[in-house]
Amino acid sequence: MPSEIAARLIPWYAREQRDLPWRAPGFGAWGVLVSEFMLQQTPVNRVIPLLEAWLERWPTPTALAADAPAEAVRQWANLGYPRRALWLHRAAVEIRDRHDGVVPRDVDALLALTGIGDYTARAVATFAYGDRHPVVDTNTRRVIARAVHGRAQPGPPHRRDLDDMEALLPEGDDAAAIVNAAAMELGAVVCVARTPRCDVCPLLDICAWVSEGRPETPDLRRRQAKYEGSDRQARGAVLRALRESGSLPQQAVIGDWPDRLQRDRAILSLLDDGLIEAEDGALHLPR
DNA sequence: AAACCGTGGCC
DNA sequence: TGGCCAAGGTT
Repeated sequence: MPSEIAARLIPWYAREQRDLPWRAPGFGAWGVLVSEFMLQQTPVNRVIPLLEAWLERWPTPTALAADAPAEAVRQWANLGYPRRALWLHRAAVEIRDRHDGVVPRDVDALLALTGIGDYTARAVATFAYGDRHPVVDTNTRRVIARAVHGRAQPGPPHRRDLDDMEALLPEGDDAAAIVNAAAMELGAVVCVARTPRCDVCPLLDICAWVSEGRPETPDLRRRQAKYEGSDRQARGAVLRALRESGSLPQQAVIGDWPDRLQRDRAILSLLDDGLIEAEDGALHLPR
């Protein structure tokens, strides 16, 4: 018995879905996988141009695995969270070595790849291969928090989020994939975080939050740390310098950074992550 | 399991 | 202006 929510989402999605590259028929599991890496905590509009350049350069996992990690980190450009570039390269090597160069379909096999967690594994299995799994991202969690639980905002991510989504899925694989995508889409364009567009929401008259008068609920989400002046900002500056220069003497890397200790901390943590390497007193991207 | 990890746009 | 937010994952 399909949920009422699914029954509303399916026709709405057929009508309103955005035309995004990874939704094109035949986009392929590798394309979907790369898109999901890039979309982790990064807005759609910033991903699209970089995704297309990436897939043009590396049309298969094996092609990426044949290049040095440095190339992946450089191609990642300013997408942010550059560890994702390194992890995507590692995943490509793992796919080549453990799966004959074919992106796995099995959720547990996907979860075993570097940089892939609960969301990305199920997104690939569902959207690239059409299998039936609950796919839960931040948009879906917000839609469920409001429409099902009557809360203004979701709590911190939890494993029971998967059960909440499972309860909304129709039986058939294809319909289940559509409902997963539709819940994400609704959260992305209608049931947005700050000012939800309830006037155009297909769930308006069955939404628990709306029916309870849109109560304010305690916001249990953790606040994001300030970026200005942070170690992350220093790491970003170091990496940008090395992306642009290839290799630099260690003292020359952001040599004018105001906080000397912070600069050294950034370099050490980047070395520790494998995002940079040291050789003969110079730093460079990982070969 | 709480903290950490980039970057840019928006109001 | 500055805090919020963005298709998360790892340790």
